[in-house]
Parts: sequence; C-alpha cells; structure tokens
Amino acid sequence: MPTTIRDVAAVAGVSPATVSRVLNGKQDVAADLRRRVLAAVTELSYRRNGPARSLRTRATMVLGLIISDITNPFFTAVVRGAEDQAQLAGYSVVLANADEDVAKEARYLEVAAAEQMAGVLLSPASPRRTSIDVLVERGIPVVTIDRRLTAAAVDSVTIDNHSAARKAGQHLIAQGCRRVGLVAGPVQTTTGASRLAGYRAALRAAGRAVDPSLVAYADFRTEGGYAATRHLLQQRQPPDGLLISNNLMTVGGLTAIAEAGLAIPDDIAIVGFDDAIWTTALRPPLTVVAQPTYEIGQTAAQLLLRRIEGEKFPPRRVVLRAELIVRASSQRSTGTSAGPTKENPDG
Amino acid sequence: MPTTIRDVAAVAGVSPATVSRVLNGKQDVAADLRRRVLAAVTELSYRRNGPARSLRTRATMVLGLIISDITNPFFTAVVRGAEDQAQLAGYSVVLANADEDVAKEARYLEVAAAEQMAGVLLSPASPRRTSIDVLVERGIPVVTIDRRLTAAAVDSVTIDNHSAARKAGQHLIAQGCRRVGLVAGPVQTTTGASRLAGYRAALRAAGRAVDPSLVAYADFRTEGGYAATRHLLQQRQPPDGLLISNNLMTVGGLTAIAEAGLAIPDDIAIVGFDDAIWTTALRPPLTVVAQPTYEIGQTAAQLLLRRIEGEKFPPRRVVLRAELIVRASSQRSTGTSAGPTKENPDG
DNA sequence: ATCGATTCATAAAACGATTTCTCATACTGT
DNA sequence: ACAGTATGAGAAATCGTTTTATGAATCGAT
Repeated sequence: MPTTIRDVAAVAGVSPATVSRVLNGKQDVAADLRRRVLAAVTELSYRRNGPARSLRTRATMVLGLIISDITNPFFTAVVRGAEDQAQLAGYSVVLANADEDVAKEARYLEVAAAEQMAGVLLSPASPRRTSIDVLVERGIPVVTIDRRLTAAAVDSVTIDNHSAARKAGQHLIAQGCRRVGLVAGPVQTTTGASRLAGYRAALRAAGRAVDPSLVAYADFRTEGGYAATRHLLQQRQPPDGLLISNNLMTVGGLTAIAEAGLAIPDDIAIVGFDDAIWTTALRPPLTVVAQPTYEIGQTAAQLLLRRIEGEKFPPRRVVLRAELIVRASSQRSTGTSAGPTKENPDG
Repeated sequence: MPTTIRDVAAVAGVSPATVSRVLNGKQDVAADLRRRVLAAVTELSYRRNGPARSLRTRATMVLGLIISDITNPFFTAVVRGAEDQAQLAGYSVVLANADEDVAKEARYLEVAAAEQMAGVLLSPASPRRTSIDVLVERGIPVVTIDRRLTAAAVDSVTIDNHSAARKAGQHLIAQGCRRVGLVAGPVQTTTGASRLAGYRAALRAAGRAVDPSLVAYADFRTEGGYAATRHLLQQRQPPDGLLISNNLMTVGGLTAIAEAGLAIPDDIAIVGFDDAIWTTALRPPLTVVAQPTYEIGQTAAQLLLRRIEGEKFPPRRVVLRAELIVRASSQRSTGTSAGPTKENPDG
C-alpha cells in the first residue's frame, strides 16, 4: 500500500539506487534524471521509510532528551532550546520524564540504546548512581545538562551555580538582612550542592558564621519548599532574608510566608532561582537568579550534534553565566544602612 | 559489533526464529529452550534492534505528541499524563513543539508519518487549516487534545470550555461586578471561541447586554494578555471584573493590573484559566478554572492506544469537566449585595 | 581511430528482525 | 501396531532502504 522507493524508481524510469542518491544529495546525478526523480517523488507524495533507513545506516535522526522533572518550567525551557536546535539539523527529539527516579531513568537509557538514537541529552537523577554505560558501549554520545556525572567523561552544560548563589547571598546581606537563610536542594545533585556551597561562601565572605539552623533541605519540589520554609520560619530566630534553590520550591516558600503573615521584603527578603514567567506577576515582583535556560538547551544540543557528526575533542564542560535580576522582593526600603528593623510588621 | 539475534541464537543453540518467538511471547516454546534463550540474552546483554523490528512489523512503539506551545504549563502537565500512560503500555513519546505555526505543525505530521509512529496526539494549531491527511492515509490514528478539528472525524479530548467560562462569568457577576470583561483567546481555536461564547452566555443569563468594549482579543501568550488587559483598563469605563482565557495571558494581565495600581479584588476581581503551580503563591491567591490537565493527557493516550490496538468504535469526543476554584482574587468583601465601589483606589 | 580515463546508472548484497511455510518428532486413538 | 494429528523448531523469505561493486557509455587525447 504505501509507496516505496521502487515505485518512485519505476515512475521516474530509473533504478532505486538513483532515487536514493537524489534523495540524499549524494555524488553526481545527471540533472535531467534528478528532475525526473523529484517529479516522481512529488507526484506520488513519497516519504522515505524511517525505520528501513535507520536499519541500513545504523543511525536514527532522533535525539533522546531525558529530563528529571517535566513539570519544572526550567526544564521545559531547556527542552525548547534543544528542540529548536535539533530541528534545524533535521533531527527530532524524543522526550522522556525520569521523575528523579534512577530506575526509571535507567529504563529510558536502555530504550535510547535499543532505538539506536543518535545521541542523548540527560539531566542525571544522580551523579553517581546514574550509569550511561549502555550508551557509551554503543558509541552513542551523551551530553548532561544542568547537572554533572562524577564517573563518566562526557560533555556537560551547566551554570555557575556556586557564584550565582554566592552573589544572591551577598545581595541579601547588602540589603541589610541579618539572618540569611537557605532552602537547599538535594545535596546529592551537583546543583543542590553547589548552590549550598555558594550560599556558605557568601556568608563567610561577609565574615559571618554559617548557622545550620538557617538551612533547610528539600527535594526541589513545591511541597518540599513549603515544608522547609515553614520549618525555618518556626525557628526561635527566623531568617529575615531567604534564598530558595529552585523555582518550584520558591512557590512553596512564598505560600508558607504568606500563611505566616509576613511581608516581603520588609519582614523577609526573598531571592529565588529561575526566572519563570510568573515572577513578574507577583507583588512584589520576585528577585531571581535567572538561568539562561533556552541557551542551555541550545548549547547542549549543538555540542551533542557535533559529537554525532563524529567530531573529536576532549570532554567539554560548558558553564554558562546566571544573572541576578534584582526586583522588589529583595529590596529593603532600609537599604544597606539598615537599622534594627527586624521586628517590623507591615504598616 | 552490536550483538544480534543470531548471536543469541548461536549461544543458546537454537535458531533465530526461536529467539524471536521467546522474546515476543509468541506461541509455545519448550520450557528448557526458553530458559536457554533467556540465559543467552542476559549473558550477551542483548537488546533488540528497534528499527529492524519496526521495518518488519510496520509499526513502532512510539507515540507522537505535537503540542502547540511547550512553554505553556498547561501542555506540560498534559504531556506528563500522556507520557505516564504510554510508558505503562511500553510506548515511548516523541515530543514536538509546533509553536502555533501551521507550517511547522505540518512538517512534524510528515515526520510522524515517515517514522511510522504508532499514533499521534495533537493539539491543532488551527481547526480548519491543520490537515492530518498524511496520517489518516497511512492508517495512523490521531487523537486531538484541548482543541478539535472541524473536518476530520477523529477522537478528541477536551474540556467543557463553554460551561466553564459561563460559570466563571456568573461567579464574577455574583460577586457584584458590574462590568465583567474578558481577555479572549484566538477565536479560530475551538477553545478560544468556546470560552468567549461561555462568557457571553453568562452575561445573557444575568440579563445583561454584551458590551464589545469589554472584550479584548489576544493570542494566548503573556505579552498578548498584557496588551489586551491594558487596553481594557484604558477604556472610559473599565471592567471591575475580568476573566482571562488562559494562564499565560493571566500573567500578562496581572502585570498590567499591578502597573495600573489597581487592587485585586476590590478594584477588579480576577478569574484565570488553568490552575498553574504559582496561582497559590500570588497575593491574593488566584481564582481559576482548573482543567484536569494530567487526566486529559492520560485519557487521550488511553484512547489512542485503543485505536492502535485496532479497536473499532465511532469517533469519540471525550469532554472532561473543568472546575471553578474560588480563591481570594475574585471574592469581594462587598459580596453579592455590592454597593457602588467602582472608583475606590487602594487604601 | 583507438585507448584510457571518467562519469553515471544499475544490479545485488547488505542491515536485523519477524513470520510463513515446511518438516520432523511425538503422541493419540482405534 | 499403525495411521493420523498435534506440536514445536528451523530454513528462508521479507520489510524498504543504502551502498558497494560492476559495467556501460561518453569524452578527450595521442
């Protein structure tokens, strides 16, 4: 039923081999033959059979994109960058949602291998327990995004989490916050750990002690952020400035703060991670560490495509710069020369 | 280099045919042979070659998911539902972002046909100009989500947009809003049109005239929502209640309202569409028409899988119920017995 | 005018699985 | 004990494309 390359060849009066060459732009085919073939193709509205092609060439035009949480707007923006870039090169993108689950992730990596995908973009659920051996064995290139793997020597595209978190912390200190807290992500992810380290560096740079009671750990999810923030606010000496390590947790954190009846930024100044669309709809608008999400996806896809083309170079670690966007949620009316305004309810 | 079915057959001391039968659970294979095959499979860590399999069976285990805007959280939630469901049945999901562009969409539909995908989930960019003929010709089933196609007789999963918008409108009226406005989506989408119709129905049911100056049209995007809302607020008689037809436009609308210095809900009561994660982080929390996003994806995938299995039934139009979640952004202190509080700036 | 070099198209062999068709073996019933 | 029937396994064809190896034809140069 479906038209094959033979049908096209018959209509054009040539052999299947010639049709194949025309379609792939290979070698030289006489101009008139090429025209006849192209005419036949459009006449029959012929489309190559992908699987047959893949079988023969031992390669698909498909990139796997295994991300750890598809509901996180950060990743969807990354997906968009990768997808646009892939499409430019004629590749399509297969999306898989590993849900921060190493087992589920492993299953998808196997699928990628079985389907002979051209390459895989991966935000590993764990830097140590995630194994990409299945792909490496088969020569399928991998680029990790947002996070790194400890063992494997593969390309990665991340942001400078440490310095971003440090800058955010220093900003809060400069705004006059006496007790700067942190809602940290899982320390077993490289992002979680780096942001925690950056926060600590900011405190040290300001000559302050790192008070463990000002750090709460959560799981990068909304509920986790809510619980962690609540916990911090219930301390005897709650924070008057808070850095939250990702956008979902920020949503939870803001809810907890609102429930506690605290005013932002005067009772507590807030800096979040990731510049989601809704940050400017908040009152006050949210100060954030903006990650170049689209660019992350784009860069990672470019790197992957170069590997797929067979280009050789030592594993590259691309680190993109995150930017602190200061908005009202962290700007104290009191400014740097802050007096003792700690117990100052909103007027 | 990669191990094939012949290698497995050799190790197990059987024919490739038997290996195939074991792997597909076909017919009866003697227990001891089956054991030997399975042992060989694990020993060689053999994985079937997907393309070869697809070539022979003329079917892939891949579902295409072509959505109109991947940055819209509504769709990512849908994706998640579909993806979970597909995975349960052993299918993987290929994601494509059509960007509300009919041409780009057409290209992806062609790819789906060429790759012989098992089925396609689609949120059509246009009810009329989107053509799924390429797929229908090849017998590839299609289920549309969120929107419908006028011409094609395919299954669809949508929500009851009309009644949802009507209920939202009636709620605003019940809250004492005198001038209920609408930020409408593109009328060429079925969702945009239905929500507009539902809004009008609410006004008519309350015995009010439909004032065209209270309706602004936009494109389902943030910037569009911002511009449309600004436009409405600049009217001589601006709305004191506003229904916004999707979540991205709501973000823009809220920004415009904040810039105008209006207080929610007293100056203007707001109801948005889609219960995104951030709606509860807003102050006041946002009243929304909550769509069962995950369930939409799930149901659509189930329907598609049944079609793929070859089940026959007349085209089904599944309509899921959306729910109005009333929060503070629409609850007037004045209640139903509202007095003339129209020109009341925030205190 | 002939030879050699070049161009361009075809025939046929892969690619790795599934599946039809065939056949050997064992088993049942009389 | 024998004919007939299940039963299970193998040989080989097939899916639609790419690609190598082969060969025909054209052209230029001596």
